[in-house]
Amino acid sequence: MDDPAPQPALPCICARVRRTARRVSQIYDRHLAAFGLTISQFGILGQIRSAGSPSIGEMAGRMVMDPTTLTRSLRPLQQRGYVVLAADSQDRRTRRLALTEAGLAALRQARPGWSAAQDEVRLALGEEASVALVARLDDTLSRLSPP
Amino acid sequence: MDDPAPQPALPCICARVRRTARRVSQIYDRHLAAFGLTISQFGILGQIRSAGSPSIGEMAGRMVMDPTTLTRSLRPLQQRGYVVLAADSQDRRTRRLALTEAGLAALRQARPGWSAAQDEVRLALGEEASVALVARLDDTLSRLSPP
DNA sequence: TCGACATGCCTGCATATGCAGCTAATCTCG
DNA sequence: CGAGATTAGCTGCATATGCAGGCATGTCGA
Repeated sequence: MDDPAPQPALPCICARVRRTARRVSQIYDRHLAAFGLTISQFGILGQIRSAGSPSIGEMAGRMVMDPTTLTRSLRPLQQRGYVVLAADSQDRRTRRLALTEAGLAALRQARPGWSAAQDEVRLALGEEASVALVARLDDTLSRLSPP
Repeated sequence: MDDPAPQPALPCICARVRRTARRVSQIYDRHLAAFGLTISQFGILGQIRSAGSPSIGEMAGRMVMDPTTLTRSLRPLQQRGYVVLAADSQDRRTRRLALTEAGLAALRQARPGWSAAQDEVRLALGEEASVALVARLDDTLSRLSPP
């Protein structure tokens, strides 16, 4: 509709990002479904591995998500024995995450699914646009860092 | 970790898009909370208005979301009396959406919240980057259109 | 030492997301 | 007209998302 803002009209940035996230997530989820993981779960497992033994808060910060969201997302992964939480010996408030052998195996087995999804998107976008998209998103995120 | 793919390493596109969507959504939700709407709800109301009396399926297509997601997202808006669904007179399978007066009023009242969020993001990114981001996302979405 | 504040995580609540599978309505074609 | 295919939407299930508020732990100054 009308746009009384002082600047020229610009469509809702949030709607664009969310729509794109939905579409892209659907592609990854479809490829990962055969391995029993969502892209969210695959990402969590990968982050735990690459981060060592992060706390809930550290992980949430890395993944730009609310700690409560991460807490709940971990539940199905714990139930399947992919992830364990243990209180930190120095600070008993902190709970540190760790991958189990089963979690590491699930991550490795699902990697072809992730690759297939990533390739599908890269093929559809083209290499140049793929790189440009990632760069643009990284730049956006860094400029929207928490105040 | 290692990247055995034939192409050069590229981080997970999906993770980037999702993180950005979370961060951006948080900003919009924070500004809209005072008006009792989420950015999702604000977007739905806006789409209904600009689309006339769309069906569930048409709306879902526009918003790049699953029809079932839209069905459930409409529930709280119906309960508050912002939206009504009525069977199409031509095809009784189809249910058409319409804004009520209350829904239109809520949308209008919440617009300053949306503008504040949009301005916050535009200011943080800068005009050039904002326009480039939207263009990049639009391009991405169009290339990932359903097969 | 102990009270005030800060920190890390959790639960309760509400909404968001989509797949599988279902029902109802419509369409197609013999 | 009637059987089968198609279409539109819904419910059950499971996960994803984050805010408010609470509990336990830790820190620091009086």
